[in-house]
Amino acid sequence: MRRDVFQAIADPTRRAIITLIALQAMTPNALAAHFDTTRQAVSKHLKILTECELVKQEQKGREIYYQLEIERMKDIDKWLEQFRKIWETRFNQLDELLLKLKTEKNGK
Amino acid sequence: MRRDVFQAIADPTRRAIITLIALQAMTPNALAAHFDTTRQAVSKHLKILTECELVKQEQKGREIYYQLEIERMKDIDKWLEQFRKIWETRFNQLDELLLKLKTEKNGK
DNA sequence: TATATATGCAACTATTCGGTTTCACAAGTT
DNA sequence: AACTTGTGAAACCGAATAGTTGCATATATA
Repeated sequence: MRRDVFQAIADPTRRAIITLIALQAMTPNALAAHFDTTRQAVSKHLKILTECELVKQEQKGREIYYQLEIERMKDIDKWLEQFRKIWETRFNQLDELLLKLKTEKNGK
Repeated sequence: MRRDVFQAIADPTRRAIITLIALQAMTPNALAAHFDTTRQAVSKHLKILTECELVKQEQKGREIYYQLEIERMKDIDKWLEQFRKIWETRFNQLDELLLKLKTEKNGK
């Protein structure tokens, strides 16, 4: 049962949870109110998110507040980096091409 | 059988395929050589990647070259944007805090 | 033409996934 | 002490997932 961040964000409900708790911590009950599923289902999602350390919890009385561990999101960003490099390079190449065309036109 | 980019990159083999074909197109056979699975399994991954338009194919004789449709990767980047904002804000807040501490020290 | 190569698709299988219902337990409230 | 509330865990279920083997088809090569 190896958990990783990419598998965690594959599910749309989990992505929604992540967005909800990104700015402020929330309890499972409060979260469940946002979805068309049971609290238990949300609890299972939170467990998965906890397993890959995307989420941290803080107990307050009998309530447990879950919040996003935003540092983990950088792992995704880091993976994306290699592709960002590619699309930025291509963008620059396009830019140079346009500049070249412009220069040629002016030279004529 | 709803396909989306996040589900596509959930599988580690598919992520590896994506990286391999990001810079140059490759055939299923050539790809399969990189993994410990059958060519047919790779073919299935390519089908999934094609279904969510992460990959484009070009036929050359009896070979089919697959290449990454890098534009689609920006969808992930776009989703990450909201979190990038958060972690940059926090970074700036830390920055301001340090600046404030420094100023206070100098003022003393 | 006969053969080898590159590929996709169908059928099958074991495992995982996302959900539900039921239960147990701890912490507040009456 | 009795009750309510917030939670996690277990057992179960149908669907999806990732893989396999076997087959069909198209293109190149002898």
